[in-house]
Amino acid sequence: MSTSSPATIEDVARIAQVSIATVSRAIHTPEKVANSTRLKVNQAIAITGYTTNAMARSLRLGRSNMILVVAPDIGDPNFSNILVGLENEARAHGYGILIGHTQNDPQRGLEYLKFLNSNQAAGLILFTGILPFGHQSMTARLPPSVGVFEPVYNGGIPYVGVDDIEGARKAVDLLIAEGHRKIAFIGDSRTRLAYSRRRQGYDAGLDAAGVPAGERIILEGDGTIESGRLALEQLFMRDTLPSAFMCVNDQTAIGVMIGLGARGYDIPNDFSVTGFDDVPQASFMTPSLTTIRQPRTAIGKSAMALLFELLSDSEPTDTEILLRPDLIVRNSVSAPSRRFQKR
Amino acid sequence: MSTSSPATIEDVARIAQVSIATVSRAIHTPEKVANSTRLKVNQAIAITGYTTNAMARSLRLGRSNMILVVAPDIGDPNFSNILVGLENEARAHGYGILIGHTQNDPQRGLEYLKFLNSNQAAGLILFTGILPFGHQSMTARLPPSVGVFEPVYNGGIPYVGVDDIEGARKAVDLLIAEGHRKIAFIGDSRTRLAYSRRRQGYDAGLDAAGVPAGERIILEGDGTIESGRLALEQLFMRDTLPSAFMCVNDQTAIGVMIGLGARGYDIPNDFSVTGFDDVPQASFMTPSLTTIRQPRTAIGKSAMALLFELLSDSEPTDTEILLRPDLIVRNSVSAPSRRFQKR
DNA sequence: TCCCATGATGTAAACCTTTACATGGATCGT
DNA sequence: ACGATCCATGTAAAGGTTTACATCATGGGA
Repeated sequence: MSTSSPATIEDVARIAQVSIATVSRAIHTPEKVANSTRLKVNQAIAITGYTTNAMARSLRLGRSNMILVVAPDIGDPNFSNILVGLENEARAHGYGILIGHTQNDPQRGLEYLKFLNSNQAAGLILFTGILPFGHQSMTARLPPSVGVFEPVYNGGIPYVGVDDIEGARKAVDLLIAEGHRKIAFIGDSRTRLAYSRRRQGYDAGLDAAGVPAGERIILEGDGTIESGRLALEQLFMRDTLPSAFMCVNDQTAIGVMIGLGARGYDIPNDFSVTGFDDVPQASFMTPSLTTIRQPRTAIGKSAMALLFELLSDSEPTDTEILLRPDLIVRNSVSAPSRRFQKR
Repeated sequence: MSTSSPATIEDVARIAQVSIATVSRAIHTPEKVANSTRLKVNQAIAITGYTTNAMARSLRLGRSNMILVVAPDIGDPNFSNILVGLENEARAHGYGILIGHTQNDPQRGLEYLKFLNSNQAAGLILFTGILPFGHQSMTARLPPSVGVFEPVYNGGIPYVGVDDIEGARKAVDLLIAEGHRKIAFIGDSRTRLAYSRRRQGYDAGLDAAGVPAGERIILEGDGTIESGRLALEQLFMRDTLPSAFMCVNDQTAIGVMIGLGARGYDIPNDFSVTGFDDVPQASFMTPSLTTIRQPRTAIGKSAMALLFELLSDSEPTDTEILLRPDLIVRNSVSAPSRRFQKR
């Protein structure tokens, strides 16, 4: 029971008085073994406390039971909950997950590519829009892979995320419904493909509301708090201010809120603000931030499930799975201030 | 280069015109192989793009190059940054990290115990005060293990964290310096050992300031936002209110702040509040929360470094490594209100 | 000049599993 | 009653690596 080294299949075979082949079959293909034998084997397993040595198994099978999850930044507040979904689903399939952290350093990415090349992982989950393997990204032969949270540029890799267009549409529709027409979009068309889609949702909403393109205010940021504040400063230097700020993500929105607060404005009475993502901070801002929630755990679960579909070789059903985003109404949105209403 | 299956050590040997043993030596013990040979081998490696198959290596060596990190809740805001430190340090040693998520479910813990028993992980990092392996925890033979973030009850497992006593002392000293004497401690003596230590720091600080034990106000919570609010309500039902709330962690402090806000009080003018941990929300509260920072990335790095010391069999130098906590002064603390000063 | 120590390399076993193939007994149909 | 078929099980090879041991050449000391 508590011997010095873990029991092997041979120990089980000896006790059950069968061959190791039979033990292996009793475990993995029980229907191929007689009932009485299976019973003996199971008892022997219980006695020895046998667990199959995953390394030997992987070596023999030529594939491991690990899924590599690569993210540029593990510390990203969006990451941890997706990880929960990924882990749960993986474990349900008997797989473990391995964490890779590239910090956008191609050198580090390359090390994970080696990992993959030596068959250490059966599949790959990518938390980044660009393959993180530097110049080898083009030629790299990858195991079955799924992008999560944002589409992967390099093509051919299925993706699970939120419907960004619909989410943005929900935000803009709320603002329209409150009576806003001059809605600034503080976006980021460069770093993430998902962000361009949010812009599309914004445009679609204003199209539907009949706000001509000429009246739209578009600013470029890079999705950080600082860039939100900067974009705000730019706006104040122009003559036309919007009544509402629709931000490409919560970080940007937080920057805008900080900037407005510093200038002495009141949210939502002077200006309305919306974000996107529903990061944990969003509910702790003053006022709390109205935003679009990413169903993070569900995204992770769904992405991992898709990966297992790919692994089992059944044709992938969908190349893109978009989950429904939820509008989370809090306190950063109200009707436009009088200044705008009398216009 | 881009052949159908990954190159093996045999491919390298053939090209370098040496035996596979020599290749293995050239890689792992280069000093045992002639310079000229080493050169040939390295060239062959470059040509084939060989990466050593970690599964075969692990099988042969009887130990893997993976470290299992088990946490009850991966989503914990404290977790992700520690993970960054853990991952960086592990990778520097050529190890990968594997994530285990127990959700306090012994059944799940048991599955990870199997993992360990089948030698799938060379070491274990525990993010929880109790071994998560259910009733088998007592007898489980574990690989070298290190507790992180909070001490592991079951003993014998070294621990890396912050100096909770010193951290709490810094918070209480700040409050004393501001002129507070009636300082309530909202604690949690049950769920985490670390929390009891914070209580010790509180007592030590008040001892030093000459505040008699009889004047101290101690409440029990469980470290959640809700429990902070509840504790506050209890206090308001008594006749003596403190001038400051020292909370065992940020979550509790946030609960207290919300409760005080709901009752119409102003922080810090009416009451001062301190937290512990410096979770991301702390800086976004209104007012921002004065707290004690856990150097999370450093803790992770240090814990993993200690684990490698254990792995390399050199006697563990320290059974407990305590990092220095930093006082982060923000806006939730000021001198006591006049009500208390005129006492 | 011969022997031995030394250093470099090769041979082969071992790590633990899975599975193609072989074996042997039982069952069934004729 | 005999051959064919099927089912349960065993035998052995293979997967890629590391390393103890064997081998062989080289050079130095006597």
